Amino acid sequence: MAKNYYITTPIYYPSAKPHMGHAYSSIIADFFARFKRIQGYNVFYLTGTDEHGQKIERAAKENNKDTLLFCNEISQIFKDLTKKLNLSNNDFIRTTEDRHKKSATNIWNILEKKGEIYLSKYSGWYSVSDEAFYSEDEIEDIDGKKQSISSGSPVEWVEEESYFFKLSKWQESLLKFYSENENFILPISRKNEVISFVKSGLKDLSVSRKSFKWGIPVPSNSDHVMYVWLDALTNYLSALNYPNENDKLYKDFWPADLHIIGKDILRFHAVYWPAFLLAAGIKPPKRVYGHGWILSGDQKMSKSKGNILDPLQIIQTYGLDPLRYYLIKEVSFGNDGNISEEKLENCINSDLANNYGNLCQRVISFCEKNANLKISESINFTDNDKSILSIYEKKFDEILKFIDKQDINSYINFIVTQLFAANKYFNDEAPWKKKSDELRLNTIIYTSLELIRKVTILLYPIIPATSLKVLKSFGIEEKDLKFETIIDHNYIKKGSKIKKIGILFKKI
RNA sequence: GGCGGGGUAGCUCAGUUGGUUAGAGCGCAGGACUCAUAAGCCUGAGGUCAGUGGUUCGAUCCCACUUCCCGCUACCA
Repeated sequence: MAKNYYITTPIYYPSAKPHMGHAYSSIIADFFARFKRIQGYNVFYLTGTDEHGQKIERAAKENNKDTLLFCNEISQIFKDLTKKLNLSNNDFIRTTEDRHKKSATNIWNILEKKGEIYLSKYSGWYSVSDEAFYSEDEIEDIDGKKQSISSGSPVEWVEEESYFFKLSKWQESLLKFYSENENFILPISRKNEVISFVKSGLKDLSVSRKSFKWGIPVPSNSDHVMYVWLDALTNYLSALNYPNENDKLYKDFWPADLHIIGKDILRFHAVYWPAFLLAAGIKPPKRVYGHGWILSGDQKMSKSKGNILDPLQIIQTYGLDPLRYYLIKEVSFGNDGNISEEKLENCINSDLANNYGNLCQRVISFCEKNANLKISESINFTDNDKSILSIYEKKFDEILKFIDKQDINSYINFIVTQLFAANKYFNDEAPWKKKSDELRLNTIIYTSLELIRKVTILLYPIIPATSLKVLKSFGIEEKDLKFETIIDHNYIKKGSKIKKIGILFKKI
C-alpha cells in the first residue's frame, strides 16, 4: 500500500497583501505536510492563488494594467510568501493557469451534461454603490424607497441571467455523507454548524456571472463566466492533473486527505465542495479542518483599529521559526487565538531561548569542554537513562494519533513536557560533579544528546530551519530525517564528532 | 428570534465517560546548585471550576433556570 497524503491550504485571493491569516493557514498545513513526510508518507502539499473575479478585474483596470499581467504580479507576492514562511509546498496553483481552466471546464461540462446545472435568473436587491446584493431582511423601506440597512444606500430590484447548480437536490446526500464520514468536518463544534445549516434547507447556487468577464468562460455560453466556488474549489483537482484521471498524481492523491481552511470559508468547503463532487461523480475529500482566526490582542485585526500585525514584519523582527512556533504552540488549534509582540517575545524567551535553546547550548557546550565534542564509543545506560529515553517509544502511537486527529495542542504539549524532562535529567545527573567517572560522564552526555535529538525531530515540523541546524550538528541530514528514529536510543553515531552550534534563539 | 459553542488560578488555556488534596505554561515569592543564553532544578502562594436550584452516597463534570461572551442563520472571499 502506497502511503500518500494530500494536504492543501485555501487558494488565496490576492486583492490585498498577505496577512496573518494567510500565514497561519499555510504554516499549519506545512506542519502536517512535514510531519507526514518524516513519517514516511508521500506528501503532496498544495497552495496557490485564486485570481478571478470582479475585484481583480477592476483593480487591474485602476492600475492601468493588463489583467493577467496584473495577476502575475500579485500572485508572485504570495509565491514569495511561501519562501518567507519556509513552506514545503510541492506545487503552487493559480486559477489563471491553463491546467486549472481545463479542469474547471471539465467539471462544468460534466455537471451540465448530468443536468446538475441549469440556466435561470438570479435576482435580488442590488446596491450599485455597494456592489452587493441584499436579502429582504437586510433592506428597509424609507419614504417609499428601498435602501440597505447597513449602508443606507439605495437598492433596486435586479435580475440577471445566471446558471445554477442544483444544490437543493443534494441536501439528503450531504447529510448522509456527513453521518457516514464522522470526521469529515473538524473541529466538531463547526461540524454542528454546517449540519444545521444543511438541515435548514439548501437553495440552488448561482455559479455564473454575466456582469464581468474575468473568469473561466462557461463552455456552452461565452456570455457567462464561472462564478467563484465552482472555479476556485476545483483548484484542488487541477493540481493533480485532473481531468486526466489516469495521471499518477490524481491516482495517488485524490481524494485529498486534509483541506486546511479558515472558519470563514468552511461552508464552501464542507457543503458546496462535496456537493459539486458528488454531483460530478468524484469522491469528496476526506477531511476539512476549519481553524480559527488570529486576533490581535483580543480584537480582530483591522486598519481602523491600527492593530494589524504583518507577518512579514514579524518575521523580519523576530525571525520565522519563532513566529511558526508561536502560532502552533500558543493558539489552541480550532479556536481563535491571539498574538501580540509582548506575548511573542515572552514565548521566545521562555520556550525557545530558555527551555529549548539553552538545553542544546548547555549540553553541547558541556560536551565540548569535557569531551572535545567527541561522542564516546563506550556508553553504558543506567535503568534511569533507559527509562527516560524510552518515553518516546511509549508515546509513539499516541503521537501519531495526535497528528491524525489534528490535535496539535497535545502534540506540542508532549514536546514541551519533554523539554522540561531533558533539562531536569541533565540537572539531576549533574555531570559536572562526575568528571572523574568518564564512562558515566560520557553516558550522561550521550543520553542528553539523544534526548535533544528526539525532541528536535518532533520540533522539525514546527521550526524546521532551527531543527535541521541542531540535527546537522549531530550528523543528521534532512533526507535522513525519520520520525520512527525517535524510538532508537543509539542513533547518534558513537565515535563521531558533533559540531558546535551557536545560540539558537536570542533572548529579547 | 432559532440553532450551536463557551464562562476553570493574575494571564493564556488543558481536563474531568461524576469519586479521595482540580492541572500546565507564563507571571509572582522562597531555596539549593553552577554545565548553560543570570538559563535550568526544587518548594510555595494563588481557584466556593459564572450564579441558583435539582438528581445522586457523592457534581466543576448530568438536569433545569439565570446571567455574560462568541459562532452560524447562504451567493465579498
